Amino acid sequence: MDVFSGFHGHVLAAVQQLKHDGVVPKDASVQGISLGAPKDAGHGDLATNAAMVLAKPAKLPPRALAERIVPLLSSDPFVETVEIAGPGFINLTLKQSFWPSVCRMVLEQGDAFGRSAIGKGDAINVEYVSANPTGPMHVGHCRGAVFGDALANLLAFAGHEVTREYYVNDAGAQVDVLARSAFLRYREALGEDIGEIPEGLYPGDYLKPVGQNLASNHGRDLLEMTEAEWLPLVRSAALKAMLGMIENDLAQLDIRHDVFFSERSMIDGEDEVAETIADLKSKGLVYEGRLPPPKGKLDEDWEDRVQLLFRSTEFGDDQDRPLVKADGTYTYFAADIAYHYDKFRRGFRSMIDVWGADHSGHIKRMSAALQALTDGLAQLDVKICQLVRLFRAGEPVKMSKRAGTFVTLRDVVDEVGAGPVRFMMLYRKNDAPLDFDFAKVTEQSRDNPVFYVQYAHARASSVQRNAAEAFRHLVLDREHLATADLDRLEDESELALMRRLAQFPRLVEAAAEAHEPHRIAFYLYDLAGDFHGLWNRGKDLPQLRFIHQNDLELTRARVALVVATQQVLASGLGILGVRAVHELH
RNA sequence: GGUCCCGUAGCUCAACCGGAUAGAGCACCUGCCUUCUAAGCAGGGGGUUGCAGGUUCGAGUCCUGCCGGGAUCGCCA
Repeated sequence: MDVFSGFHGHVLAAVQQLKHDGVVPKDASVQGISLGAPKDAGHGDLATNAAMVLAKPAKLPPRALAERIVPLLSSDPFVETVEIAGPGFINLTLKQSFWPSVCRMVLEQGDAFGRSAIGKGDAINVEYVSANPTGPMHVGHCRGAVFGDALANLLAFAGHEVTREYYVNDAGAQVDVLARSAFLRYREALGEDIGEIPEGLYPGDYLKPVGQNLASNHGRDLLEMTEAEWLPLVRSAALKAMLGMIENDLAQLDIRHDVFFSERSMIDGEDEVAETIADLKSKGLVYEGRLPPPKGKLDEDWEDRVQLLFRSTEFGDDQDRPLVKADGTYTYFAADIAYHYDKFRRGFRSMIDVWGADHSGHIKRMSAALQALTDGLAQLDVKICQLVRLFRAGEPVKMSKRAGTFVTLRDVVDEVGAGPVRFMMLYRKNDAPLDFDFAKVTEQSRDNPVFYVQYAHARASSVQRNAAEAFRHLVLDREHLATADLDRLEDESELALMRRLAQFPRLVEAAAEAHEPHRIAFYLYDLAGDFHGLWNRGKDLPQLRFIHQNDLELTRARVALVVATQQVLASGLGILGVRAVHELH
């Protein structure tokens, strides 16, 4: 619930009145009319562009039209002044008494403050991580994992019914490689000297326990079988172990999925992929044809052949895309189409995929295929997370899978903690590259936003502890503090803080609609800044301190503001999936 | 060569479906510790938003073309 929605309603009502009076044509669109806090506080508390948007249809200069709107807005009991400024903005300055009412609203609503109904309970599917189940999560998976999880939180906070999903690529060639690698460890567990792991197999030690399990469950039986016989057994055991490991890794970051969707499940039994391709074929979007060789890089293995192609060029792709590989199995793309179609048939009209930058080329064709299959009923938004570059005290961290020097997700979490990792991953737009410096993330200064925001939350706890000590009978419950005389909060720093709190609900909605959780992180940083600023003004001006030994009512009002601020900090951190702390060390 | 992403202060980055004088942090300069946590606060300098056009009341944001960086282009997923 946006605390300003009432004012927005008044603006629209004023426009309606002008339509009724014949000043504005009845069919003029009110779509572009916005009402929000201007960047510059000097322009008042709220500004609307209504006069500029309607100037053209009304055939009046913006400022002249504004003259007609102003008197209609002045009647609001919370509006102090209405002014016309610049090219035709209408600026509202609210009565000072409005802001304490926002603070009271935060206290009364608690963690419901800022929640929104814009999602209308619509089912939305967020697919993220979906790393190949062939080993532990490495640091490269971190960003997408955190981003997807925070986005899911944000959408839930904004009133969507969110399903968190992981697509398990358990049908491709790489899981057969996994099985062969595990089989080698099985032989090792039986006492055989396997020597160096051959090129092309997974060398990691994490497969040793899988081999040991196979040995204790099957003894030497698997050795008697042909590869065609043991491979499905070993593959399924290895997959189960890998997925367990991945779930554990994700749990380190407080990430849990609702659904693990198996690619293989689509082709076991009924072939869902074939059905999907048939559907596309019936729409005339699949044909047998040839592709030109890839440009830019020389490929020795290239051979021209006829293959089954999806007509993605009809949707703006630069090339049609193959659905079946040379060996007759489906391409990743074909399976992915079927998978998204499956989501649609499970009732999702809104889907979000979180992909790494290396998948960006697939967006257009995937959207195209889904659009074709669902006749445009399903919406897919693909969020691309750019690369994370690791640094240690300014020096890039070099990683090599082969040399075993790649940094796992667990390494990072162990070193800096889940909260800081999550916050830093979100303190950047998803489509911009991100530098992650271990030294900076663990540093405790304003330069480190994680610390800065956590510090504000901890400080709020500290103030409450001190207040409780100063006043034995002070009740710190939110409900009780909401009854404090909040009109005594009248210093400019206090008003600034309350204005910031008032922005939260609107910010949540904007971030949710844009699918941009990073906005929450930046907001929290600003909010923390306002709070630290107020706290420190108490150093120069003792009358601004939160606790006044001889004035219980003033203390209650100030502490109420502290608690309200802490509530919003906690809500925002909750969306980011970062645990709020009450003390820093 | 095609497609996608990025280009904003010396550095790292923001900027709410196009809004007013483009904002933070770091670094630099000036103040503030017998004080509710100075791990902080207040203030100052610093900009042709890569370049050139276009759309309109209004463009960092949308469109076109260039320049620069990254990703990607059947038999990995």
